[in-house]
Amino acid sequence: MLRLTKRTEYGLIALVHMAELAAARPPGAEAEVISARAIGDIFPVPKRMLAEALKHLQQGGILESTRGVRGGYRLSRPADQVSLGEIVSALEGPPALTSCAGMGAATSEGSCEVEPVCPIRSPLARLRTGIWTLFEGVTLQALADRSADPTGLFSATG
Amino acid sequence: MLRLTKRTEYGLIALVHMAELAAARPPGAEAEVISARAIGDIFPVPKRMLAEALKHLQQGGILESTRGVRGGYRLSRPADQVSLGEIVSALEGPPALTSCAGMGAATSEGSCEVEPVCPIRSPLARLRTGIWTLFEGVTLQALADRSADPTGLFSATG
DNA sequence: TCGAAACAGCACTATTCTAGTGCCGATTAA
DNA sequence: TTAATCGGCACTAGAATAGTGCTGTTTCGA
Repeated sequence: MLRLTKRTEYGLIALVHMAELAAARPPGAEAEVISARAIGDIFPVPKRMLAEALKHLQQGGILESTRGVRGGYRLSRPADQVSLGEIVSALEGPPALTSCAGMGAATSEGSCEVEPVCPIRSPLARLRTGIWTLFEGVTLQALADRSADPTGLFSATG
Repeated sequence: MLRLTKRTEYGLIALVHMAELAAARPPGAEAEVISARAIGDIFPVPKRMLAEALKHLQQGGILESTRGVRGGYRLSRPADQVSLGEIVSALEGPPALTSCAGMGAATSEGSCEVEPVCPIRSPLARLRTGIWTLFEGVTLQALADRSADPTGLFSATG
């Protein structure tokens, strides 16, 4: 039901935490790495799952990893240059909304039987784009700023 | 991964079909009912699942049902007065986005361990509202109008 | 009155997805 | 050399999804 996975949830928690750490640092200071263990000690989440999420974020280019004893992760870019779309995409792959209406315009495999006469392919594809646009417009910075409206949809009224 | 269920997919197909039938009728004419079997004959979807979806839509007040031999379903309201939010809500319940950040502000049960220190509860709740606002803004009429942009996000530019 | 068409409700199975865990290897600072 | 840490593979258990079966109820029409 339009739900994010736990892995995404844990990844977001870690990212927001890193963004908050970054916000507390003096400007220009290099971001120190933080280990998966350290994050897991702060938040009561399964450490193993958290590590899984962090790994995906590293593979998605959102985090940089350092191995070895004093190793860990840090943001590869400032928080205001990381979109929620990127994050979700890294953690659970590009969104589909339906099985047939993926990112690619054409059906890759002969998966959908309805496709030749499907009346909702095109509308749902555009809807997916709309949701994705919403996600792309939300930055990690906005997520970390707890008092603000991350979507920007309601900022006009207050 | 932010995916709609098949049941929702089938329900949407049926609804869009009904909306297209309605659009082809002379204005003011009463909508005739169409049976689940008839819809299933048009689109190659599992008839049983389709019937399930239609039943949910009836329970959600979006469709009216008539039983008996010449029975079937029809829209209980004009297509431009039915929102996608209603439809999805009827077919798969209110959206949650995460397990803890449901519609209700407070956690109903002691479900989420992270909640006391969770840095993403509030941002995700607002994000969910944003998605829902998007869904509420899309009408069945807009979905049935294949050439148009159902979200309205891109209509300004053309 | 009877039968067929159609909705309504319950229960069941199989498959897929999700959540979580275990283990071992590679890397690196101390 | 040791311990901390990331990295990758595989595995289990539980939940959700997809789909089917069966029976009951309503209603039209012969």
